[in-house]
Amino acid sequence: MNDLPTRYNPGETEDKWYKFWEENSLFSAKANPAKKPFSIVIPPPNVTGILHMGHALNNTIQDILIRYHRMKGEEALWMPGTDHAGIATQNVVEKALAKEGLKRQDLGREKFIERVWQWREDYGSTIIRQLKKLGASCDWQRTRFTMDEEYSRAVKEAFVALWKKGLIYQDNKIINWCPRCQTALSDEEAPHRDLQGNLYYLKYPFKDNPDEFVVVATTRPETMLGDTAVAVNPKDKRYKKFTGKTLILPLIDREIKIIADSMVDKKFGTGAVKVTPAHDPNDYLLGKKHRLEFVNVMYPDGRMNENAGDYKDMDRFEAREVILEDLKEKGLLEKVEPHALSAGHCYRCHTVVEPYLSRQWFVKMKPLARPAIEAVKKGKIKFHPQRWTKVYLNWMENIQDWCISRQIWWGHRLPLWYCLDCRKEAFASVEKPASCRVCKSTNLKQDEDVLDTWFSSWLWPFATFYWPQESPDLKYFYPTSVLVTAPEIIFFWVARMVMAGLEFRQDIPFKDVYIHGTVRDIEGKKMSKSLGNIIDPLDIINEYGADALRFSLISITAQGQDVFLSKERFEQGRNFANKIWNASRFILMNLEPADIKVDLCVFFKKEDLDIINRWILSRFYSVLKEVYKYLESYKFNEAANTLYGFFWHEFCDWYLEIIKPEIKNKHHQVVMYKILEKFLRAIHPFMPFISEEIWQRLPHQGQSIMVQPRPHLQEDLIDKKTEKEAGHIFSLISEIRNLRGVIGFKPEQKLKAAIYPHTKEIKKLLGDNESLIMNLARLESLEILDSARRPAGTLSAVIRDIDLYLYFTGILDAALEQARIRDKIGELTRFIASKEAKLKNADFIKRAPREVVDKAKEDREKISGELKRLEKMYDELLQ
RNA sequence: GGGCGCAUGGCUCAGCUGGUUAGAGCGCCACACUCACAUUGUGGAGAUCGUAGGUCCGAAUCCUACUGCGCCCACCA
Repeated sequence: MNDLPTRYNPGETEDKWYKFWEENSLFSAKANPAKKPFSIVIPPPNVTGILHMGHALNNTIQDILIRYHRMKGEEALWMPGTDHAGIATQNVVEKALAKEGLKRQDLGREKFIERVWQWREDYGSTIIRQLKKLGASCDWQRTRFTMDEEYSRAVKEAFVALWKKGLIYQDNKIINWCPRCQTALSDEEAPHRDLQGNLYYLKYPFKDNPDEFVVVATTRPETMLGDTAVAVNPKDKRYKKFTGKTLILPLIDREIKIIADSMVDKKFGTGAVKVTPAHDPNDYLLGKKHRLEFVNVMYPDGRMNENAGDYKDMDRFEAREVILEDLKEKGLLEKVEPHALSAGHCYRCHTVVEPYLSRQWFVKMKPLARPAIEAVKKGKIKFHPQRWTKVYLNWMENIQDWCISRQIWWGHRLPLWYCLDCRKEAFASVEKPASCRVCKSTNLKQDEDVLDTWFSSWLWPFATFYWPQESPDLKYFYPTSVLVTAPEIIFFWVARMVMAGLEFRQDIPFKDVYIHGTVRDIEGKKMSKSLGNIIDPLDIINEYGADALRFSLISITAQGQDVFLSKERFEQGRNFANKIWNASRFILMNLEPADIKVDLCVFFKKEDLDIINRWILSRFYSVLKEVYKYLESYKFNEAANTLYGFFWHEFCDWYLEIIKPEIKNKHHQVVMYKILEKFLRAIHPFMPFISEEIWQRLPHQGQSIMVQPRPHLQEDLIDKKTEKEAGHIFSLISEIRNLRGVIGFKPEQKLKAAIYPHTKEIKKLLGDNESLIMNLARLESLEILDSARRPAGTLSAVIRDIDLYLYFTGILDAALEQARIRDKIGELTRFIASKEAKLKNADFIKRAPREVVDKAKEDREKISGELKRLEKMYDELLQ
């Protein structure tokens, strides 16, 4: 036992135990009707992903839940996998190609896809390896990938099912277009970010009077090349007379009409707005309504096209500058004002997206949203914290149709087929059809586009169980128990999974949704590579250990609040692991294995134990009760901190210190062993590695701590009276230590003390525990007085029902001692006064609950007693 | 424009359905390495709980307004 180093070394133990768990298939779960299922599907990280703090937090929470429920005796399945992440992965591979001087077009679609698979082969399991470092107890044999063959099948089935219901349609409308990724995006994929831009006032001359102008204001002057009207509000007196007149669009010399529409805000800009139906969602609506021409002036890559006249081939932002120059030269730029605006940005490459007129495929969402709203409103699905319910419902109730086609190569191709002979409409089919349904031609072609990645992710909770097959696992583990994720993907994923589950499985995908906070740096900024404020979880694991990382993260993650991190925060977890290590080391060094009956659950009659053993058992089970309560209500930080406080400050600081001199006592032996062993099981979900390492060194039964039952809650051992009595003893010891400091006594100098207990019970309690007190307070002698009189040459204090005197052997600074007691008197006086004031208030007596009034009275009596004794001490001091 | 979150000791935060002598970790001060741990121990200092009102016998805790910070949503050209 002495071979244990004085410092816990996580590096050595973590890999060893992870391998052990994996090799013994301890993570695997099977449909088992005898047990209650508990299942979580992992939010599949991108195959391109590398573990960041957000993952670390997200997966630690899931692992705690899984390990806890596994120990609770449920069949706990954590379903792992990765997401093919269409755009993100394609970008990564394209970047790699670029280093070879190649574009994806150089390879062609097939070869490019091969390259992506190759890339995935080489790097795709990075994040899985990292999750293992973290201790994640996923059932890895089940690992799924959203591009697996069976999974692709599920995606196609889902698509065809929606198609058959008429929920999928094609339309030519304004969508979010990323000119860099060159694909359409859904609204969710193009979040708005604030920009500081300008409002440019452009002068458009009248056709019949080129010296007169209508001035329009715009933030995107380059789109003027696509203007096909100018709109004003019909109630706007300034423009009434111009409605119907023709203007000449500068630079392009197109004739455009002034139209009237109530959509126009009279107060904004000049009240006249340029209308670009192909480049702005509002203008698109106006264009439809007023039958305007749709002029697209950009290529898909964001350069200006042949409709842009002389500006052809210029990048959109370059064209903006040149156009402004040209207008200025012609005297058609009236003014420029700074203007804050917001614009959509591609969530993958952060390029400003272009509202772009294009033909895309959409899913009608209203019919899918209806049951998804119901399920949450009826409480079948609950959000934790609750406030996210509103966010979810608000989005669902205002849902827009979902643009699902992407113009990239990596992903699930739309299972849509076109006949190249008769050229009738597309039709959907899971397999390639043998022939055209209309003309029987076999000359068929599949749609070139791929589906939005989220169109496959939304099937995750059941497609991972091989849906549409009705597998036994699907029946057993679906609906899953809880989904753990971050707020930013409620819309992307959570909401859509609910819709998919209800649509395709007629059942909710999960019962609880736990939304945790965002991990930020110490200044509150989101961690990101570009800001350079990343704390790499793997660095922390290497330096402090996975348990330290996990514990530190959890202990500061209050329900759903954002987490502010600096590297120092992880010292807490490291120190705690070290504390557990050393306490265990101490116990192992002193344990008499002969005294330990591992299988004995009830090991003593409570009445046979002394107060200290009864106390620590009571505390342990009180704490355990709370911890279970917190875990069941997703208060992981509370659970972790409760265990921390108990182990460090009660078990180590008090219990182990107290039993140290008599450590070979059989009761102590058994109690300290039992508590350590049970504590390890309780902390295991939080700190899986160190708990296993120590547990294996302790006398134990079973293969691994991770498959042991959680400690049984022995409520009969919770004993508040004992806790209170022990509290008296500890307060007395603390006060003696305090006074020792006051008189500047060195710890090695032994003190003489005298006490006068005011009740028989206390007298007995103190008498019974004399040696304990003398030991911890480092006393030479402890005299129990039979009258409440200050012995000569002493300092004094009142601790509840005890008067305490410390013999002082130097020159006592009387003034100091008087001041100390006077301060204390002041404190008690204020306390009594506040209770007094309450009790004098007739309304308080009348309206407050009985217990509260009684408590106030009791407190007043108790503290008044203490005050009187203190005052007497003070008087005696003066004599 | 709408919605949400947060303001508690020097720092980072707990404090659940209102009744606590307002807690923790880090930091700080003093003392202590013969005794499992200096990634330690003991003791201590330090908070009128953002501001102003209100409800209530009673508010850090509920309500309203305001201020500051952060986030989300939105077709403000």
